[in-house]
Amino acid sequence: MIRIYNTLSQQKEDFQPIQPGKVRMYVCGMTVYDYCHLGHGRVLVAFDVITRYLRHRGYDVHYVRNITDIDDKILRRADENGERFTALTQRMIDAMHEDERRLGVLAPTEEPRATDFVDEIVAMIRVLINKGHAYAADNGDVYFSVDSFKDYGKLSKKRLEDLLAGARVDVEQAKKSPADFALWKAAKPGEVSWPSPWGDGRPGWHIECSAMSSHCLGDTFDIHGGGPDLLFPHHENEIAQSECATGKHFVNVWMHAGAIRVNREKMSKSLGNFFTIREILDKYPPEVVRYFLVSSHYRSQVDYSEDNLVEAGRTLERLYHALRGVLPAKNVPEGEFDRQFHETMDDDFNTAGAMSVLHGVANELNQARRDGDEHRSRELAAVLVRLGGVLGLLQQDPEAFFKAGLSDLTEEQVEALIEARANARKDKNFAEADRIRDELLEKGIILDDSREGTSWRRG
RNA sequence: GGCGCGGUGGCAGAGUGGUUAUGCAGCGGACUGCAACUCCGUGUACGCCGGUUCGAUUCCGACCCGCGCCUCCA
Repeated sequence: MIRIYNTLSQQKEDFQPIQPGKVRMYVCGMTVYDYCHLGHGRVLVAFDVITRYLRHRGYDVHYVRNITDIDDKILRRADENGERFTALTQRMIDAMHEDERRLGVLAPTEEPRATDFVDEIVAMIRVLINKGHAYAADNGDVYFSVDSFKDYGKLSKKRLEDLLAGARVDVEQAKKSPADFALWKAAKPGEVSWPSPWGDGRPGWHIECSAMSSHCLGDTFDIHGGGPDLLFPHHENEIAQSECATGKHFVNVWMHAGAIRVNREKMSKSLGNFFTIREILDKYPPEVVRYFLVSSHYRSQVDYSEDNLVEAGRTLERLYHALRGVLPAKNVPEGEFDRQFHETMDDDFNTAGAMSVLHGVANELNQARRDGDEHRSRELAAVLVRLGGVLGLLQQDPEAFFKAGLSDLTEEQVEALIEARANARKDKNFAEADRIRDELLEKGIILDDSREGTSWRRG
C-alpha cells in the first residue's frame, strides 16, 4: 500500500485511486516567459519520479502537466523583446523540453496549453456566473466571488477574515471583496485578446488549470501537484473555481514539492537568486543534478550549493563504479533489495531512503566482484540498474558516464598515454609512470589500476 | 500579526518508543611499485527545558532558532 502526504489533510494517507489500477494526476507546469530554473527542475524531477514509481508498481498513470502560455508576464516580456508573444512562448517551451530531456524527465501523457482551451475557460466562467459564484465588473474583468464558496481556504488553512485583514490598500476598486480574483481580464487597447460574452480579453491566471484538468481528467481526479508557492493562492483558487463550477469534489490528494534554496533563502524569480537549469548543466553533468534532487525527499527544502553538487557527483560515481565493466544479467527476479526499495518508496516516495538501498546493492556488488563471483555480480548489477531506473538514474553506459565531457584530450590521446605508462611500469620506471599519471591528472583524468588493466575517468 | 513546516554526528540526509540508516569527508588496516578504486574496521548524533513511560532523538507541553506562505513566483 502506497502512502502519500496530502496537503489537504496534512497527513499521510493510504493511496486509493478512484479507478483501481489507474491514476489520474495533474501537475501545474510552467508559465513560459523565461527559462526554467532549478526550482522548476525540482518539481519536474519530483513528479517524474512519482510517475515512474507508480508505473513500476503497476499503475496506469495518466499524467497531465499544463503549459500556461498566456499571462501578464508573458505579454510584458514579449513587449520588451519586441516580439509576438507566441514567438516568446514557443522558444521557452522548446527550451523547457530540452531541459527536461537532459534531466531525464519523461514526457507527461498530455501537455495542454492554455491558449488551446479558451473556449472551455469561457464556458466555465459562464457557469460560475450563472451559479452566482462570479460577476462581471464594470471594467470588463470577471471576478470570482470568494464569499460564495464556504470552503475557501481549506487547502492553505487560511481564514478569509485573516486574508481580508491583511489585504493591501490599493485593491482593485472593481472587486466586491479584496480577496476576489480575476477569472477574465479585459484587454487593453492593442493587447492580444479573445472574444467573450464580457468583451475581448484573456483568461485570469488560475482558471486555465481548472478548465484543462477537467477536460483531460474529469471533474474529480486522484492527484494534483505543484511547487510550494502554488499552494496559495493558485491551488486554493483552483479548488474554488472547480468545485463551484462542477458541484463535485475536485481532487483527492494534493502534493507539494519543497523549495530549492540558495544561501538559506528560497530560490525565486522575485528574489532574483535563481539559477537556470541550463546554466547549472553547464557546470555539472545532468545526471549529477538529477541525483542531487532525488537524494533528498521531495517535500523537504534543499540548498543548492557547489559543495552539495560536488558531493552528489562523488556519490553517483561510486554507484557507476560498481557497475563498471559488469554486464547486467537478464530477467533477474525481484528479491530482498526490491522489497526494501518498495517499502521505503511506498512511504510517500522516500527517495532518500531508496538511495540507501541502492548503496546497499552497490556494496554487495563490489564484494561479489572482489570475490570474483561473476554470476552474483551480474545479478546485482541488474538489480542496481533496475532500481536506479525507477528513479531515472544509472541508465547510462558506465564508460560513457565516466568519460563524458572530455575536453583537453581525445580518448585516443588518453589511451596512448596510458599505454606509455603501462610500458614504463613494466620496465619498473615508476618515475616516468607517475609523471604520466600526474600529467593526466592535471588534465582532469584520474586513473584506476586493477588486475584487468587501467581504466580512467574524468575527475 | 495569522497560518504552516523544520531543527539529527565535521557536512549532506533518512528513520525509529528500547536494536546499524546511507553517502561525502576523516582515521586505522587489506590490496597497490606508490596512489586511485574497492574491501574490512572506526564516531559519547538526534535545539533547550519540563511531562508521559520501565525506557524518548522518536509521544505531549512550553521555550529558543531557522524557513515558507499570507502579493507575481515551481
